[in-house]
Amino acid sequence: MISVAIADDHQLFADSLSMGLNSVPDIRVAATFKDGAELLGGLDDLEIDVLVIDLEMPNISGFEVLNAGRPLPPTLVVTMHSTEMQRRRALESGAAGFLPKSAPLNDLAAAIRALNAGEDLTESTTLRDVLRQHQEPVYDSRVQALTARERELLQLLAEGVTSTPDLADQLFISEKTVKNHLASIFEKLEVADRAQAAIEAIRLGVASRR
Amino acid sequence: MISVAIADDHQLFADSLSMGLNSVPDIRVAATFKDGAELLGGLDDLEIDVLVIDLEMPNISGFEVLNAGRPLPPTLVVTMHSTEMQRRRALESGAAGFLPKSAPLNDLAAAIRALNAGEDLTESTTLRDVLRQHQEPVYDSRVQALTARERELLQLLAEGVTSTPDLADQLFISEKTVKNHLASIFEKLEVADRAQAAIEAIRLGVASRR
DNA sequence: GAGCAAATAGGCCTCCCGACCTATGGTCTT
DNA sequence: AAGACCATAGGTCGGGAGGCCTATTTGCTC
Repeated sequence: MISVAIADDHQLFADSLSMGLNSVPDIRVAATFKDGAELLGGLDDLEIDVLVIDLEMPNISGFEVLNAGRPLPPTLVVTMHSTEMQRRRALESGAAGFLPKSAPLNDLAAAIRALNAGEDLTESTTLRDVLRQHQEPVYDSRVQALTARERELLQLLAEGVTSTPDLADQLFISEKTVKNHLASIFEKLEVADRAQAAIEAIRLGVASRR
Repeated sequence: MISVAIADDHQLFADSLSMGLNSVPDIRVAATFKDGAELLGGLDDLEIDVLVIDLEMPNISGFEVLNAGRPLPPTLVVTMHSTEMQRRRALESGAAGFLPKSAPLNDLAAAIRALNAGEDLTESTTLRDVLRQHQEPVYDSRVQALTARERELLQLLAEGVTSTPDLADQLFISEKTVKNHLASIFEKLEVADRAQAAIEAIRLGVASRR
């Protein structure tokens, strides 16, 4: 789970981005700040893996945060006015990456994963490649333990197919096999019954996202 | 359920806002567009209750959308550069409301609810009052039918307390009463068992949002 | 080709879940 | 005072859920 902090003076953007990123299985937004001052004040109390900041902010701007001489987590600059000059200035100030607000959410998630993994996003030539390599969410270890078939079953379960006969029908297997898979899922997810399994599946992002 | 469409050229914002609003129980984002042309092209195929648009967009701007002479759903203008002049121009062009991007997400949700209810958001003097009146999400009718006690139980259920004895313990009632409440919940939510009830509770936003 | 994990299937058994009904005290509204 | 709704509690009962074991086939890895 990657812990992220966001600083942006447009609260609608910060709130939404927080919600958006929280709906990504392996990313959690720990805090949002509405200017650089708040950010520098509140950062010490949190364990932040990756920082996402806007450049244009009142009080203390993104540039000033980067140049404050403080040790910061890998910092991704996300900005509206995406010019080459701003990009260069941000990277020179110590930003680990630079994305325009016109980028899709998936790219932001990928960039956060890349920074968390210690990758370098300052080279615009390799940016697209690096992002592509981090498209896939890194699931919780308990989810990783699940087999493909178990995941299929769990997905159906989380969609509301809860009875053994129905699951058997939709997976074209016997009820016995359904129960076997379920037992295995319960053990791996450390839950007691199918209701808890469904809840965990949703929480961990195994269920399909529409 | 209020159906919303978003138009904003900053995809990160549009994607995030979409996620953010979808996590509000009574609002669903049906589509996002990245400029006015896309919006005008795709709007006819959808039943949109409220439109959320940015003013600054390539191709066809927010102003041009409003002035296109088309019948539009109640339209909320959300903008970065919130000046009085822009506000006046937007409202004169037919916008039903105007919010800066520095507003919190709750206010946007409230504004959408207000517009959907036919309220007028053009008067800045009464804006705050109207928003306050629409703070609370309008739950699905099935959720409205639930009693307070049933909701308590459902909340516990959605948090993973699935066994009858555990539920009885935490609610300080007998197992019999738990089963009675559950039966009533099943009927009102039109589900068959506690797994489906938990899933619906999460989907409908009954479970606490942390 | 030996070994291992996964997907499939079955048996058996206990206990809990969900369905259906009755009942009582409390709090409203009419 | 009557009626309606809610929270509470109990009984019964059949079927399904979950625990525990065994077993076969397939496919991958060493």
